[in-house]
Amino acid sequence: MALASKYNAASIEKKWYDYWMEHDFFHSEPNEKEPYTIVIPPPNVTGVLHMGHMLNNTIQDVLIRRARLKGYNACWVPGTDHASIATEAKVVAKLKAEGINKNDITREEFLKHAWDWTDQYGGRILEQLKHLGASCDWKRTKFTLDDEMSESVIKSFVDLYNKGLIYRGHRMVNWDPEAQTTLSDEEVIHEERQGFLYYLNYKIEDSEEVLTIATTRPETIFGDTAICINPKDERFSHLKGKKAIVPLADRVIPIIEDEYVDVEFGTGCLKVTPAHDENDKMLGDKHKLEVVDIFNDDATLNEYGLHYKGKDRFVVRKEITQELEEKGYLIKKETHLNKVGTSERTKAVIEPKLSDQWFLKMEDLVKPAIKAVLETGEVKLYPKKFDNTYRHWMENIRDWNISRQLWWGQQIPAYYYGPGQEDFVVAPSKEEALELAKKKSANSDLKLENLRQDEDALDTWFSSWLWPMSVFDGIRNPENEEFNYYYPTNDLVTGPDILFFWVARMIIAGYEYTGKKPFNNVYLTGLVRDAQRRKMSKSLGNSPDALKLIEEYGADGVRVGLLLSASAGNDLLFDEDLCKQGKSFINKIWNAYRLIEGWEIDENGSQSEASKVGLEWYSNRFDQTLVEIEDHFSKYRISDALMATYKLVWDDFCSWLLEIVKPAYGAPIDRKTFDAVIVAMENNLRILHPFTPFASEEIWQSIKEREPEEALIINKWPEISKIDDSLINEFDLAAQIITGIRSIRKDKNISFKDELEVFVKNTEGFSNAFDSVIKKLGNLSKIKETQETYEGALSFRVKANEYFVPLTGAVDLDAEIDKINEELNYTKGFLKSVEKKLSNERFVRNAPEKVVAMEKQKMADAQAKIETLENRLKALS
RNA sequence: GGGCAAUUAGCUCAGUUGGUUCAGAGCACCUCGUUUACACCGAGGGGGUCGGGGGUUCGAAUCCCUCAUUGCCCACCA
Repeated sequence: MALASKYNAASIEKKWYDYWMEHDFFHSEPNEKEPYTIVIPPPNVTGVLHMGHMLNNTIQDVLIRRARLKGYNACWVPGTDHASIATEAKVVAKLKAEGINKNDITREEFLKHAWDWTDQYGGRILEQLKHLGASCDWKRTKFTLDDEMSESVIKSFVDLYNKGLIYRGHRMVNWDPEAQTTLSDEEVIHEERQGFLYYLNYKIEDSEEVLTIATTRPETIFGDTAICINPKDERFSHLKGKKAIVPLADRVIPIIEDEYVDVEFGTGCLKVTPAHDENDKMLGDKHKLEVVDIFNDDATLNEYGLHYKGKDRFVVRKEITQELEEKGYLIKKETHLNKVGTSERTKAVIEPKLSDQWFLKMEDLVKPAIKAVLETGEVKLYPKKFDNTYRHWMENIRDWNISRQLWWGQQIPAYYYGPGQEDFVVAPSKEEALELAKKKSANSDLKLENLRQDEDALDTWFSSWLWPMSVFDGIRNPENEEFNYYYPTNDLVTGPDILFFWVARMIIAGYEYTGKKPFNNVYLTGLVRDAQRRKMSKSLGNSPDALKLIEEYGADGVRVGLLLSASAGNDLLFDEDLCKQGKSFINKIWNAYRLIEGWEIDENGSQSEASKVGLEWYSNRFDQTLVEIEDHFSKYRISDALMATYKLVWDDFCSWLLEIVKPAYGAPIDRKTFDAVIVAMENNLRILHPFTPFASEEIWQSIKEREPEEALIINKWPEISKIDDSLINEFDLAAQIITGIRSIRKDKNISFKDELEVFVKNTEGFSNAFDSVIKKLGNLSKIKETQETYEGALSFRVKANEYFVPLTGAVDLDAEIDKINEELNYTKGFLKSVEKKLSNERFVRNAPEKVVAMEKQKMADAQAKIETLENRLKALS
């Protein structure tokens, strides 16, 4: 049955994915082989596959499939992340649409909704990964809120608390008024916004004088508890010790002095609002100022805001500006570029807020993680440029606020037994907490119902930073066999946007818990952007539907397309044309196979010389490319590895080898050649498989019936044997000769069907192992060595040899002379530069011998070529 | 405000310690081709003074300085 000339991806992909699953090829158990482990960066449980995931997971799949072929016990652990704030926000929005307000329901009710949502959408993204061909060990799928995963998180919290690394603190934190929770510093994105600088007059108590102050946030005057001036600023020295009156509020506040104030900025004096600005808080602490919090949790004003009570901060800003102006307090307003902190998730403007939160001390924890990446190189980042970013972050790290005022996540295992600040204990369970509480309070009558668990949940990253350990149960059971076998993992593939959120913290956690790194190498991919370099986003509508792409171009096609342009560390400018290229490549491979498959075999046929040397050449060329590919992989240059494979298969295999061995139309192929071509093809498939798993398996299985244990996915990566460079070099010369002949054919419009004869005028003795190949691909009746000079012939030169194609009447003498003159001029110029170099004493003295020898060789070659050209010119004129 | 990186063909990028024609690849482009694996193809071809300027060197895309542009990260100046 003839094979279709176009490769039909959809049916083939499903067939082989099912086959691989059925035979459990993705599953790994500890055995005597060396492990190769990757843990997936767990996508948000309710997320959908986007281009970033596609890229990321394609790379992981390439690495894991290659490791499998190389004989490692390959294990790729998949899973999803509960993504506390992101998911909770979605559930809140969904409930709101149904008319349910989160504040009106209990924690339990809310969690029920969240789990329903998770059950409905969770795992959807993992299903989508299967379409991409991801060979994850699905039996190991984990979710960060699975019971055992949560137990690990709680255990780690308790351990860190007992070590004194977790503490409860009253601090200025980042408050997201939209999600109504605190955020870690990393979750705050600073943005430049065009705002205003408002100049406000504050009256001085018992005086007619006013003091003008510049502020960007006039609504916060209700929280002012001081005015601060610089003690060195003589303009204000007469105000020392006096008091000012807050406009509208009519509160009297002190004028304090601190060198913190920049004399140059604004008016040189500052209003101090300790409750709503970190610097002001610092001043407040120093000068023992009162702290007046004027906001509710949703960033509306509270009773301190007087008649603005209940109104949103931005509404108030507008309205109060008007009122202040009307009442003569506002004297000037100028535009001002502001840096505003916004919530990574909700985009809401962050409100600095004083509150009680849980913190993790980072100072000592980061030390081994800094050393591992920057000093010992135990953990390597690819590309290396991220070392600097990593260093900067690690060295300036502040304590990590790990508590969130959310419900979706692990609840903090702290239990309060009394009203005091310190009346709590931390324990893995309420029962254990009770025992501790009895001791701590010296009250043996305490009962379970007297304990109240902390309401807050943990930051989602506080569970994901354990991921490489917790997926193998290494937190609860550090001695377990699987953990010790698979951990540390090998490679981590993720985006640079979560270098701090996740990667750095995993390294920290790894050393803290096991004294070992979590992984050897971190490959940071670029961001996927559109062809105009814009970030892919839903709102721009420039993010293609991943599954539709797979449908249209095939999973293999999309994988190839993505990888071809994903050079390490650079952003990927995604264009559907890339997938087209990928699809064409699959089709090319498919058709190469179709050609081979269609040949009739002559068992007794003898092998032609051209086939023999062609196959020999390809085998060397293959190994040579394989060396390159290995090198690329070792440096995580995946797209280069793919490009090398692409060119090997398309150019060397299809364009050269297959054309060399191809029998005349209708003629059979000899058995020996056929078998060798199949071997070559199978080797191609082996190295293609990580990139194009489906098509390669399909062809592999079509070549002959295979037992399950012979499937390509678990076959062997080819070994490299000794490479004969001279053979490859000689082939290159042959290829140039063939190109020369083809050029003449094209110039003179000579059909490929017409045989030509070629004469070689040798200057250094001519013979080429690939003569038979030249004859076949040039369609020559003969190549003959001669000393004769053919005036009426077209010619070209390869190295010092001159090739003539005699063509009666076809030669345009003038054109031929022009061409030769041009070549001659170029070569003479080249010779001149080489001679100049060689006549420079300092060059000859200083340059390495090897370089000088090469220059001399160049000179000799150029001289010989000039001689050939000049003789040719003489003969023609 | 601080730091890091980049700038090479129309586009996206290679170019590893300065030295083999090192100025490259893929795509795009141009010309020709219904040769029976593939037009998702084949063959042939054009295209860049390596961002500007200065310097070091026998020799610079590669090292140094400077300017320009772009991107990223970090940051409490109201």
